[in-house]
Amino acid sequence: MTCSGDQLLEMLSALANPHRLRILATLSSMGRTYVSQLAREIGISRPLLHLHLRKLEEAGLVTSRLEISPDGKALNFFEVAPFAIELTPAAIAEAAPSLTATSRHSDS
Amino acid sequence: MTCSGDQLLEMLSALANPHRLRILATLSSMGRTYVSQLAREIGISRPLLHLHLRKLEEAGLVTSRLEISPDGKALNFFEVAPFAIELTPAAIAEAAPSLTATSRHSDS
DNA sequence: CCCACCTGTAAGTAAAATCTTACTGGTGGG
DNA sequence: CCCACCAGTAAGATTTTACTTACAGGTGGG
Repeated sequence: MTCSGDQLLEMLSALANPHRLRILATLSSMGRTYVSQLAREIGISRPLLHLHLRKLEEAGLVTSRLEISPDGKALNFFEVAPFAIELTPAAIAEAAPSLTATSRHSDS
Repeated sequence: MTCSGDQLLEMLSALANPHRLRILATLSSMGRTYVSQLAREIGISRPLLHLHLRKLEEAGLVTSRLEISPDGKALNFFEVAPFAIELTPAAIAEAAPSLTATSRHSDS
């Protein structure tokens, strides 16, 4: 799996957080779940979980789908995306050149 | 390569930064170099590079060795460690349970 | 109508990461 | 002695990230 430097960086940033690692681990073990249930399972507040899920989804590591349960409740189900990132010096050397500047002062 | 959740998190945190990715890429391409030379190559200040190198070394992604050049200067050479991290949902599910709390209020 | 679920988001604060500037100290050579 | 290299570190400003609290709105059912 070869991806752009920026995309790699976005995934790494999404993964570099204990809560988000736990979220992925839980989703990987339990399979699909909806937000409130996942918040209870992990033991963090819903707004906080929502924040982390958004970051994970933007990085393409999880996917969501809104579904209507039999009793009419709108549930937002999340599941892990089947990613596989190989992190080696060579892979990083290949991806790094395509990193955009992203500096806020100057890049002369 | 199986490692503890905390160790994985430390590596991911070290990798989740454009400068540090570039540092690893440069070291991987050029081979061993000393700090000042690397700073010139990448185009960042020495103190800043020193900061990033410290983080990379703490995570075990680079190694350093102080050497004396023929003309008597003390040069601190860095090189990439031969790491290989496989990032998949399953690998994360395996590592996550060994994450330490790291919460500052309560985890009841 | 109110309660129990579900969803999302905005505002404000607390904490951590990042970066610059400035300082300290070593060596060799003009 | 001063200049050109090399090294490291510490203080302070800025930016990002993380988190809490509070709000707004949907459904079904007692």
